[in-house]
Amino acid sequence: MPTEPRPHGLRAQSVYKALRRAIIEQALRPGMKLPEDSIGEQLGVSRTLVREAFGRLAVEGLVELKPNRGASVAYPTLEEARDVFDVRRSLERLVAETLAGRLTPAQITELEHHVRQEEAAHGQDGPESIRLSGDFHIRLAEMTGNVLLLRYIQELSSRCSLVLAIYGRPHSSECAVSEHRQLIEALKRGDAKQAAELMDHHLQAVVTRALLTPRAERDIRDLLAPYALSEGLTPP
Amino acid sequence: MPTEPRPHGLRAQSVYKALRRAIIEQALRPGMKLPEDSIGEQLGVSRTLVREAFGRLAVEGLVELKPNRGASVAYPTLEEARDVFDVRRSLERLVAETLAGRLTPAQITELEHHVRQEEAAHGQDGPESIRLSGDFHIRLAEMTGNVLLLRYIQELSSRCSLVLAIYGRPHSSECAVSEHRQLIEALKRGDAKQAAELMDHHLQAVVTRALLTPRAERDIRDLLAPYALSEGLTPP
DNA sequence: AGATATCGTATTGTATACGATTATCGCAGA
DNA sequence: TCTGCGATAATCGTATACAATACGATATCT
Repeated sequence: MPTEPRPHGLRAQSVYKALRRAIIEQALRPGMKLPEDSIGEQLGVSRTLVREAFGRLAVEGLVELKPNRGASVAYPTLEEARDVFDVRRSLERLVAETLAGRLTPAQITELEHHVRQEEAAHGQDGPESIRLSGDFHIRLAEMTGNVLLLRYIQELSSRCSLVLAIYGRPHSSECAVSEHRQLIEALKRGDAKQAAELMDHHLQAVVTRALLTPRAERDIRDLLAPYALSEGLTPP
Repeated sequence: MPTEPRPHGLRAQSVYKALRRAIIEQALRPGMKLPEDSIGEQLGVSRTLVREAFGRLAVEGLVELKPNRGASVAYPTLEEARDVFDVRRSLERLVAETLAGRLTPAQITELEHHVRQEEAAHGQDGPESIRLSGDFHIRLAEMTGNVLLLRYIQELSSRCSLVLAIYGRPHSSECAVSEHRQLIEALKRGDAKQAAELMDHHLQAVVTRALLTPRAERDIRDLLAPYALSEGLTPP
């Protein structure tokens, strides 16, 4: 059962999905302005639908809406980034606990297949590699059967993409495949505690690998950004 | 810092908040149809704004949107109810862990004050008593400083209101004050593990107290609902 | 020259209009 | 009486129109 389709009409749904993908795949970079007119023109729909999509995306934290000043791709602060990862760790832990010892053979097969794909795509890091390692977590969430949990994980995953687009190092493949393997083993064994711990450390590792170490020059921008903004300057 | 105001304009925001409150306080009961025209008329705005509000409320799970068939107040199934409580327990656990040993004296004072209020309102169960015991959890979430966590807890809290409106026994005061007291004590001691456990059991208790025991006749409807729906019938 | 006021333009906020889809009701026929 | 069908009404999906606001440029004053 897929996550419920949110926007009202079918066409509105399309706009929503298009924008969502564009943001996640960084065609629209964080902070970029999103004028209703041009977007609608580009997509061949009226402002009405664009606005509707903006609303959804705003709730999901992918765009920011400032009254009378329009929408822009969200530019999460480092604090918000931390918040996202904290919440995500908590929920992914729930995923692991829920799944431990409850995976069907078919599901195990699928997960192992997925990991093999990740391994194959390890060297090349087009958008493919990134997407795959994200997908692994989405799949796990799906398997819990908890639709709400799935929705939250998806949302958090999207936001993580944003965060990495801003603060991440360029070619970090985000998830270590070996950690995924270990996790699957723990889930198979039904060791809930171990699985939860592995998941926790795994996500912690993702943060340090992708985010914390190499932010030398970025850091300057990020630390400076608040001051720039408070002076009315607009950092690129 | 309040949770970011979501809808586009100021007026749209008002509509959103009005509907949200109406649903949470059960002026609009679960399953009730929400025609855009009449709602807009009632609130003195056009369908445009009503639709915008619906969009937000749908993402938060308070209304359901069926294409070409309009909006209605969400009527969560028992499964979805379980999902909500599972996720909530996980996140409230995070709240407890985050807060343990980190509460300022002022915050402790505020929480204790809050609990005293709950005690005072214990006998009478107007909307006041219900709201208070929900507020306690919101306050805790606020104190974490994690804005995203706060938003999620608020959302989950709202959905819990819906669930209780459907499946809850009429006059359950939802939260036991004594459990709130114990939790505060653990937080003061900085005993994260204990606090998390207390929170977990507390929420578990809420479920059993308010939800599981007295569902005799309701049960029938709930068990039958899937079959009814799968045949295209719409239970009232 | 510098600061301030004013106007113009671009963009957003909201309402309305119109075609498309779905629900409701009455009626004919079994 | 019950079922099937068509017309009408109600409601939704989307586009457009108009009003309100914000930003930038020019002009004016000191």
